[in-house]
Amino acid sequence: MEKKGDDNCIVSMANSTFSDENPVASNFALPNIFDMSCEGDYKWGSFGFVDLLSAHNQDFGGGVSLFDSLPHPPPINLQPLQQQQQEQHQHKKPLPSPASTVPESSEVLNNPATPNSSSISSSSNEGANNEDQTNNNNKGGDDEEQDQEKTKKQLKPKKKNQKRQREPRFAFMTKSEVDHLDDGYRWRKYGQKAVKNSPHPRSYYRCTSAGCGVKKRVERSSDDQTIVVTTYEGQHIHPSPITPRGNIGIMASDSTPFGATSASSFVVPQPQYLLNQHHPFIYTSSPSLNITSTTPPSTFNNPSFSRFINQERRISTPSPAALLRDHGLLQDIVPSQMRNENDEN
DNA sequence: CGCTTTTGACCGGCGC
DNA sequence: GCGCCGGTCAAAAGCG
Repeated sequence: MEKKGDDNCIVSMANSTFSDENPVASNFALPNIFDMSCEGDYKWGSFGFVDLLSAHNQDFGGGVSLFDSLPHPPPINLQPLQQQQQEQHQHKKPLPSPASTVPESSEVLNNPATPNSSSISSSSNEGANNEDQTNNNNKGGDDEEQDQEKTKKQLKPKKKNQKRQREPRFAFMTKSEVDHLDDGYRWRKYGQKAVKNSPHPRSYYRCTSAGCGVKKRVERSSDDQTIVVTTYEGQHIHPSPITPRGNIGIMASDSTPFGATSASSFVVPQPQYLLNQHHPFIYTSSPSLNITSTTPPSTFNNPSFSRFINQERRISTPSPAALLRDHGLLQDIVPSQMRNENDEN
């Protein structure tokens, strides 16, 4: 089954040598990490990251999270983009024209959480919380049907003619023995599904904080069982219950409870506005961490993500080829075309 | 006892 | 319309 709309324009990872003395600078200077194309004929050529480095490196030395220093996406630009993506999504047919620069993709390309200015924040979180109640109230159950209803799972009827809105998502891969990584937030597992072509199930987690609809999916690569693909959806509306924001991030502190080793690589979806601006982000916080990020910078303001990275940065870097062979969630992240190209190489 | 995990069933989206 | 699949629900079980 062809994956619908989760494709994204990423992914390659940098395996580079780093300098312990100046990890940030050395890592941000990585050239030519991306060399791939996306659906919609959007080409990613070779990028130099010196500009990025010069723009943000200044902030990395003061105990501030790397991600805190990143620019925020211009929301005004997101609106038309998201509408465009929505329209394409609703038409279901991918645009055949190569002239389109908008990949069919996109949830991962980060549909903003707020399609309309009137539906902002957690209240619009795809009904994971409040909407459940209202929908249940709208059920209007007949008594005679209630017995049958009870035999079934009383699931919420989703509003028809209302496309489910996805939160912006970002994913990254880590090499870890631990499936569910402690990122500073409390998560409750609400589901687990077998992944096609993979012996490893996919787990679904939800943030336990009231009103916070952030979700997280965790699965392992089918080919490399040591690789964990973690996908976050949404943004927390509260600070990390474990670590206050500002003292976390990917600075050199080494408080992770996990005894991982070596480096870790993260592959994060590329938002369209970044694609259009030809500003891919490659974040590397330490000599051992490569973050190949294509996610909106706002994502990296997420303490959860920062903490996660801080925690995982000692994990060894898997080969890009191995990562790209994944058949599970990776399909959400990497366009099939891209995967094929990668396999051929 | 309260919270979390497990797990089978269900729903909606999508391709054919 | 049908079937597959991803995502979610919620009761039951597990755990501290």
